[in-house]
Amino acid sequence: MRKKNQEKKENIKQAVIKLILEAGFHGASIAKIAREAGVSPATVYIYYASKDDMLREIYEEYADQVYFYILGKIDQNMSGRSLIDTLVRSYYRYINEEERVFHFVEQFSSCPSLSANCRETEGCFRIFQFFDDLKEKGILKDIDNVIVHSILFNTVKCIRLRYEGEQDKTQAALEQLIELLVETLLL
Amino acid sequence: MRKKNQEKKENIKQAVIKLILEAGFHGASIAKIAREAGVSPATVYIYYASKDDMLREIYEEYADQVYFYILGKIDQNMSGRSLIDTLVRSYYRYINEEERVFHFVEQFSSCPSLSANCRETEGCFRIFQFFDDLKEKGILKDIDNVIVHSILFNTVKCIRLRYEGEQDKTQAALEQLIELLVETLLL
Amino acid sequence: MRKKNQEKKENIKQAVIKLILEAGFHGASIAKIAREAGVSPATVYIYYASKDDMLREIYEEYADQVYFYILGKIDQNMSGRSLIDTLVRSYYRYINEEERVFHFVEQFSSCPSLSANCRETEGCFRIFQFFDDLKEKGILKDIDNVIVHSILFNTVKCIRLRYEGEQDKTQAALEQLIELLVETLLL
Amino acid sequence: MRKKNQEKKENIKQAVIKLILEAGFHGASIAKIAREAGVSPATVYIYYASKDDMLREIYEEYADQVYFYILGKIDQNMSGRSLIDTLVRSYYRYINEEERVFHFVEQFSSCPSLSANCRETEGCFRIFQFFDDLKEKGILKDIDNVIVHSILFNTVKCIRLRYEGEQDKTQAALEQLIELLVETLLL
DNA sequence: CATGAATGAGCGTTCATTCAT
DNA sequence: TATGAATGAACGCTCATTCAT
Repeated sequence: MRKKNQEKKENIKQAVIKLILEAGFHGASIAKIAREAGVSPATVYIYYASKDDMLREIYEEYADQVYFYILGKIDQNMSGRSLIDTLVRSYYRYINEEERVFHFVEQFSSCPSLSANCRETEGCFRIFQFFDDLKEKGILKDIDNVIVHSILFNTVKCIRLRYEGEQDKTQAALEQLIELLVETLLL
Repeated sequence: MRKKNQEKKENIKQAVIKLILEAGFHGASIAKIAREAGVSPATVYIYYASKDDMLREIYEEYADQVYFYILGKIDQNMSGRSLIDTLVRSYYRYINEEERVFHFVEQFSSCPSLSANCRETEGCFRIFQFFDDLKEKGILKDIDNVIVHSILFNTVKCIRLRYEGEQDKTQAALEQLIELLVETLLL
Repeated sequence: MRKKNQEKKENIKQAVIKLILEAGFHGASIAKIAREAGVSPATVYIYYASKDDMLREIYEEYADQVYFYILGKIDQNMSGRSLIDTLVRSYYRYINEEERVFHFVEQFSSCPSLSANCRETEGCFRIFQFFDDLKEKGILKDIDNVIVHSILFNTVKCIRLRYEGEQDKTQAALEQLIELLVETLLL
Repeated sequence: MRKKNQEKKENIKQAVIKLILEAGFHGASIAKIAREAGVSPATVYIYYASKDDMLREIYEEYADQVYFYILGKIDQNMSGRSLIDTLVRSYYRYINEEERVFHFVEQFSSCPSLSANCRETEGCFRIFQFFDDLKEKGILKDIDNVIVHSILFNTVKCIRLRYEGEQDKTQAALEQLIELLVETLLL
């Protein structure tokens, strides 16, 4: 017998992410995904039970990634300002480096009929824990994690989307944002 | 007959919004939309050139709505604090009152392959103008509008989605948010 | 709007019967049926809700036909012998004249997973009533209708299938059968 | 190892029969058969050249079985009445005992596109020979074997199918049938 | 011998759209 | 204007079969 070829599965994942980025969920049919991945449509069903399962599994795999990426950049001894700076800039860097994955996750999570059945992500839990630690250490003000999270990351996301390609504007906005967050969030 | 026509078109719009809320874009086929709206599939093509056109047109009509709603609640003589309070609470109220429209717009705008071809919305332009006015009047700090917008509204949206149904938590978070924004945004 | 074209529906029915006769249920796919009927696959679904529905509906339409055909040949004043002769020979004639329909019905009814959901046929009810009448009139012995039915018709069917094409053998067997049934069934 | 092979082949056969009984030919794909039999799809092709071959081979193996079963119940010294009684009742018993096999054979043989290529069964030949013997011995009337066969067995089959589960009706019908056949078939 | 992976072709069905009235 | 009929293309998925081990 042949071993399951994990390269094939990876090709399928990348094909899904690429096609959804280019043409939305609507443009990512099994046939197109298979063609892009260089496999037969039937092969997709060796690795995933259904298209929904496939999308969910891929989503759950990547939904966390950004948070682990960010937390990996954090150093225990960082000052408050450094922390804010790192959180903001590494989030921004992640969007740039993993653009396709980022957009896939965004689209997926904004579609209730898709993400409804997905388990709450581990990564989000971790970042909230991280916020709680900072509060205990007297670095972060006692603000609802949902607010902290949105102010930190959604804002970066908006800047990145609005000023796409405009390096100067983006950098200026990020710097202003960091300054603002330092004053707002830190004790 | 002018009346009847517009009634049919309105039925189609509402059908689109309802179906997309219930089942996502995937669940909103022309046939289903027509059935829901009580018209023939062919009738849809009297009012819209294609499905893409239809979605775009409906999106562009509603994408603005939230901003006009909010701006309608603003009074010229409000203090800075009142302004923040009103902006936050009326945005929250809009989500509740126009849940279906809100979700439709959200889903649509998070899908690049759909919203890419849509014109920049009038409403967003107006709210940015409004921010500029406040800055001129010395009420608002000189912060990038993209940041102001995101901090004000995305945060409310996140609170609303996270604490869905939990009235107490939602209200507490909104109050904390207002307090935080007053300090952060106002001069 | 266009009127539903009953000719198309008839073409579909005939295509189903033809294909199933030639290649069994296995060989009668929607695509082949549509091609044979000169319509688009999608058109089939205008006339039938699903393939199962289609087969069932066509079956229910034709399952009765043989009985109405036979009963149409019966005359009230016939003697017992004439009745047997007519029943046997008209059943045989029906198989020959409506060979395709006959085989379709046979195949369908012998497949439990298909015919399980079909309503008991009107035609079979009528023929049983006819047997009851003959018993009341003192023409037919008091034998279970299921037995009468099987002895009369299944036997003809077996003769026809076994001696296919062999006219002499078939006719001889039918005559012998009639003689035998006259003695066995009549008072 | 000879033993193991045959065990696998037997598992496959039983799986085919089970699945066809439960869901018809349509529900018996190679994948499902293999799963049910506890082997790999590829293994099926070690024992059979193709799916059609497999079905035909299994059919040919079991098509005879009922006749050998019946003939095994016959005793040389039986009276005419005993013979009829035994033939009818053992056919009925076979249907009950080997329900799955019986239905498989029934379905298969009623589908011309499947059974067309099957060789005439040995078992049927034997039973016809048996009838011929009885005629020579002056027990059975000189009636066409096709007629004898149908009257004897198809009738039992119809009774069994019609009165499924209704023990009293079934037994009464069988007794009436035996009485009728004694008069009709015996000299 | 036996396997699970792999496949192109085909399945039943629905799609967005157009046709004829 | 408005319709239900009609369609070719595409959908997600399963098929019988073969491949590589």
